[in-house]
Amino acid sequence: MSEDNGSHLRLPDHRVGFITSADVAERAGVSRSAVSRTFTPGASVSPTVKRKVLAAADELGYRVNRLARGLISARSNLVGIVCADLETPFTGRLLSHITTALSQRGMNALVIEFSENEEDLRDAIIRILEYRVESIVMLSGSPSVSIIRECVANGVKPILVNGDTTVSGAFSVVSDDFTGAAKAADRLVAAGHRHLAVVASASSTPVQQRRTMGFVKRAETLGLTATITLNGPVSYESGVAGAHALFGTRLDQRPDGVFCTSDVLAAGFLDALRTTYGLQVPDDVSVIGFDDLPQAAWENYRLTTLRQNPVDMSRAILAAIRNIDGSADRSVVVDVTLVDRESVRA
Amino acid sequence: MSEDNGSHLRLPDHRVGFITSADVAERAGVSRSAVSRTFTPGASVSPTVKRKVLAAADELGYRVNRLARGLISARSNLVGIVCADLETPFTGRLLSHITTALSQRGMNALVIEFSENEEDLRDAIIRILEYRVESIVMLSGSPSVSIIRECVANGVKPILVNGDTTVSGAFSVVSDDFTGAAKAADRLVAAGHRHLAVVASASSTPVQQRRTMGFVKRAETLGLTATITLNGPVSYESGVAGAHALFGTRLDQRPDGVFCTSDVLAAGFLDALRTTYGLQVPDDVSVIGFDDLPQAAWENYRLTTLRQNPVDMSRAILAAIRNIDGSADRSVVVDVTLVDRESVRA
DNA sequence: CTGAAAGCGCTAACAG
DNA sequence: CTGTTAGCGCTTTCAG
Repeated sequence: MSEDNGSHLRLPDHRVGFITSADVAERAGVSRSAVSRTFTPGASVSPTVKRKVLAAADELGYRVNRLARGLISARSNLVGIVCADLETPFTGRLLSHITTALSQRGMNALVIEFSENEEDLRDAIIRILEYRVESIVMLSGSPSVSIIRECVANGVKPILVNGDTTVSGAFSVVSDDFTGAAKAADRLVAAGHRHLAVVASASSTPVQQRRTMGFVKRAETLGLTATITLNGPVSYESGVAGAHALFGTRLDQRPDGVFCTSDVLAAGFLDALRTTYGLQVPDDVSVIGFDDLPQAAWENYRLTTLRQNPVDMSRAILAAIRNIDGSADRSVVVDVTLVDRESVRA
Repeated sequence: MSEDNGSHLRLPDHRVGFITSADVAERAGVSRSAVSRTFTPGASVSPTVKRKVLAAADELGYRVNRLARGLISARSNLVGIVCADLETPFTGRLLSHITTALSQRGMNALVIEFSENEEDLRDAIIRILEYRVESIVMLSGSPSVSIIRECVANGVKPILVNGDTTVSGAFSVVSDDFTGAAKAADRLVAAGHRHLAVVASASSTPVQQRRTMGFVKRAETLGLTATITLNGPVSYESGVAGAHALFGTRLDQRPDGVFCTSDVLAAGFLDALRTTYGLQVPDDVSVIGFDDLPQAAWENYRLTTLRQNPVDMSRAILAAIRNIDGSADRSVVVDVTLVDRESVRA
């Protein structure tokens, strides 16, 4: 509140920088321990001392140094988050939810991005480890076993988000891609479609695989076969490519019910269908996406899609962080819900 | 490389956790200083000692504790990044570039999100300050003078990105919104449009204001008047609302050249134009957006827009971070380029 | 409830 | 080039 009006009561010698607990202690006429206790939730300090300390701290503009606190308590209150593709819509959203949730619990996110190759991931992890993070959340990439071991050796059990669920030594939080994709198949079949196809990315990430297989398997149990087309990264352009792959050739083999493993793919796919092939959605072809990105709700797409639930996911991630000492592997599968819009025939 | 095969040479008593430099020193048969020097770039160690230390460190899985290092050197190598809207496409992209650039310089990003109110921002800043960050980058929100003073008092000069350029006490990195918007006006007028309008968000952020005014002023100097419509937050829906505001009423007052202060706005605007009013772009109306989000390039929009350059921006931000001791305020304005697609009449 | 003292893991200043 | 000696700012026994 009060202005720091130059009356610095002896700043430590030549230093200009931060105010320390010693400064506050001196000003308040108490010991450093008293200051420490005042700022340690649940410590026992008399109201009188507390008040004096708080006043002095306020006047001086004192701020606990978390680095020092972390040094002694071995709790940095830092959580490392590594991801390869911050720009990816869903990753951004998830990160947003996680940082907010972390904040509410007094923790902070140390975010590192890496460029999707093993060596880079390793560097990122190591740097994060140097800050003695409480845990590491991997929002993308499939860390090798050696990297996971490295984390564990350093006392932090990694949390894999939408990663490979079969890896052991790590917590795992995933959306229920498999069931979600199956729902897509059901929906398409219920709408009367028999010529099924899936447009997926060629980057065979665990997510892509689960979604693709979830759809195909379900189609199989319904006695149907689904054509699969794999194109580039998860991008709009790959969706366009998927349309060409499926509709560019023999007219008699065209599918009428298509599942795209991501909304971005679906957007490209849909646009190409209209622009290049003059096809209407859902009149000529029904399309279902995955993720429920903001764009799925846009007028131009009105895409029926499977919604990943970032709120539940971040909740699960935070639960994993708190529970980090639980020695057993733990795997949380978060439900995915079908949101009906207008890209599937009624 | 080597497996940690249980031959721990005396781990500090009862502790199970991290390996310390003392452990390494003992194992390598040297002093702790030697270990420290080995891991300090540019320190003088003999190759022999270095090799021994490295070997021991590797066997033990030693990792420098940055918390402790930061404590003494007063350099945490941490940069705080606060933002309100990680989900916003451009913010995500910018964050991505910044974290990557930071990484390359051995620094790390402490990311905090806040919910756009003053009190929240303040809390975020304070938490970040507790980690003794080297500087604070504000990707959104317009911090009050008191908050900036708070930062400065704690020895970190904040870097405002796309914020209010008139605020003093902070570095400023902004896209050249004003000139960009003027370019939009020029482009529209060159295409023969005389009935100009701008669709902006009602959230009167500095960015929105600069873009709106840049367009209006330029129109004025060209002897034209531009209608302004302000609608909600920067969102797709607000773009739709903008279309209704402009085209829902008197037919004789409809603009034929519209500038949307963001691509998201433009997307909604454009879709509504087609869907609700049966208008063609650019045949009936020309539209220009801002930001050059990925969606602007999508088939369905092919939006002519002003590109914000995240690479140059992050470069400027990093320069500001390094130069943090330069006492004078500094303001960097990053160029914005018009990218021509097909939403403006030829 | 409070202060004194010890020490978290590291680096830096100082002799050798 | 190397080891010894002091702390960085904080928390935490341990006495009182």
